[in-house]
Amino acid sequence: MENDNFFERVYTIARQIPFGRVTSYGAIAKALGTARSARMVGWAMNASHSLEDVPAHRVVNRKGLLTGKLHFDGTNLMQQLLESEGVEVVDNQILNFEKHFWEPEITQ
DNA sequence: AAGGTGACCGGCC
DNA sequence: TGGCCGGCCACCT
Repeated sequence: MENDNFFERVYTIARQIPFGRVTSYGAIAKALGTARSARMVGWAMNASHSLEDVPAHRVVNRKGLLTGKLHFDGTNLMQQLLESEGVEVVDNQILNFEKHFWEPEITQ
């Protein structure tokens, strides 16, 4: 369960997400150079549970839906965090997703 | 070693 | 955006 390079890379991107911003798994995958494996990003986030520096609550799917909310705490914690950052969330969906969307930088 | 899984994405209706 | 299907890649048992 040590940090693998692949996971660490995803975490690095997630940590780069600014306050009050959100991004999608696909965007992170693309930043990693593997846009096709957006699933892997979600998998990496799953392992991020052990970490604290990974704001997984800022990572949502392409539709702006808090799909991972169920994985967070089993509650609306994810939504609470986003709203706390100024992101409007209703029914597990981010309002003005495009406005809050932030594209991760390419980390080679 | 092989199969199953998954917090997805894109295309189509 | 909504729902369904196929593809994709790494991790787990």
